[in-house]
Amino acid sequence: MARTRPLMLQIATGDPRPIARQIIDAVRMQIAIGALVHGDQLPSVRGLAQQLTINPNTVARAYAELTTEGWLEARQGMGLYVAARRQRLSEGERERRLEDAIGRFVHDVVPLGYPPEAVRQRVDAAFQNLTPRKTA
Amino acid sequence: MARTRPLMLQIATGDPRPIARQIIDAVRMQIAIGALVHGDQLPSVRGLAQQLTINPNTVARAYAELTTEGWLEARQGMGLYVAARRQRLSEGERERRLEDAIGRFVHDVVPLGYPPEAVRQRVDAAFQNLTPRKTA
Amino acid sequence: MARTRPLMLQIATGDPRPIARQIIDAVRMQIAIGALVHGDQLPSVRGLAQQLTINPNTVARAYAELTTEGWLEARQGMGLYVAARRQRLSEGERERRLEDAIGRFVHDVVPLGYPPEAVRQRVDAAFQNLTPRKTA
Amino acid sequence: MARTRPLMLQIATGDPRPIARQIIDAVRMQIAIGALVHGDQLPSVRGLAQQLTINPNTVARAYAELTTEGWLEARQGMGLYVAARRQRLSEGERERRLEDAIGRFVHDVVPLGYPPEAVRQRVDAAFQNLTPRKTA
DNA sequence: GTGGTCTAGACCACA
DNA sequence: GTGGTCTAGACCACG
Repeated sequence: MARTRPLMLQIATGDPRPIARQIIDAVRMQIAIGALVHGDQLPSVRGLAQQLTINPNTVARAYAELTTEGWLEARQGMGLYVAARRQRLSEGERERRLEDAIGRFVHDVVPLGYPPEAVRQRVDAAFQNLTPRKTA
Repeated sequence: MARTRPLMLQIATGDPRPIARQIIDAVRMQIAIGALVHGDQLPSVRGLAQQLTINPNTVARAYAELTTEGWLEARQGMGLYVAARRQRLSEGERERRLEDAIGRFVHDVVPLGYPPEAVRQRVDAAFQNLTPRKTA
Repeated sequence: MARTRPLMLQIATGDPRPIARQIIDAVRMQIAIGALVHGDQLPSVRGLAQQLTINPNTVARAYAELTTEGWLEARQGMGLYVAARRQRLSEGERERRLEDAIGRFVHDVVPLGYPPEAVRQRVDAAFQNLTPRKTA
Repeated sequence: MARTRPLMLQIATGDPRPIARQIIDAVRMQIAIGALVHGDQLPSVRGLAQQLTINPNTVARAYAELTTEGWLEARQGMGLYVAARRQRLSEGERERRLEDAIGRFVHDVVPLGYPPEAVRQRVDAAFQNLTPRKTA
């Protein structure tokens, strides 16, 4: 079940998000959709940095945030591993974040003038695309 | 149809977005949902700045961006008015922004662990809530 | 209610905790006991760094973690402020952390051979010392 | 009274503490609560390492620290044994460690927002649970 | 002035 | 080899 994988992720230079944020989002997403599961080992800080040709510090910062958020856990001298799945946020906080995300989305999309139905279909498609496996 | 309105918008101190961005978003949204229509006059830079107790520079920058984007138009010496509805973005740009928004939304929402169906319902509700007039 | 304060905190060189962690703990504690409340402004990154004669990056990292954890919020170009109090962690996570802390404490203290009653008194005293105000 | 025991301890992969530290803590705790008493023999370095599937060096380091701290004593060619109970730390050192532990505990617990009374009860319960024999 | 991010290079503890 | 931390110095966006 636990394994080591190359963690396919790519950093887009055109992406306005900071590099560390892109890494965080990518890892979080991989875990959320079940592509990374409890016990999987992540690429080493130095390894991933070299692969992405970025500074190791940047990777370390991303990993640190993922660790404090509880997605990853460090085993001394042995690397970083995906932590056990658990509900970390309170129901209120979770709800608040969903509200935020929806608000931001509506903000971004409404001025584009697409009919709501079209938007809905696109969102549905996006969700289905990223769950080849069961979200577990 | 054309009128002057106080432009109800409020700046949230807790909001992480820059103030100028908040103004831009708010105005764009008001126009998108039909709360502001072609010919409506906007509050003056100084007036809005005073009302929100922020720097006039910030308001000016927001108005400038809205003008370049084609949402507003200046009538020399008479202030700023909502511009005529027209295709403000190229089809490619519009499509790209929709893609971006959906990508960001999925990124934000998936790690929260809500079932996709629940998310869809919430999005639908959000869209319906803000369209007293037809969004089209 | 909201105010700016010098934020009295001192970094102990003998302390085994990393400097950034000491800052995080101190701020979190100040907020927890009500010495810092919603809306209070924190010392600037550069200011605090100079006051403590440490690198601004270190302060920035501490502040960044406090922000992602939801204790602080940034207002663009205006500094960092204490965020509104809210329950961020799920009940399960909160309970888990309490368990952890107690386990660690017992681990540390039992081998010292103090009678439990003495330990209890010292803990009580420690709690009372840091709540001159109501914990709200 | 003296006997050889398998020393039931388990290394938790998720535990952020270094493995050696986990061993040290566990042994110290076993002695503190009287599960290991003066004269008991400890598992051999190689034996424990094999049982836990960890590096023998790690076990050796843990045993070395326990020996310097006075918890264990080596009998040449016969292995390691629990040392006689005696005051292993100076009074000042003992007091300092208690202070540290309490400080760390308060730091960890206060931001969780539990009422002090609840914390006290939980601490009391934790102490009682691990003292089948008198701790004194 | 404010915070946010990244690079570069160093040192530490751990296995 | 692994991650963790700090310093130093640079550039950006924002107000």
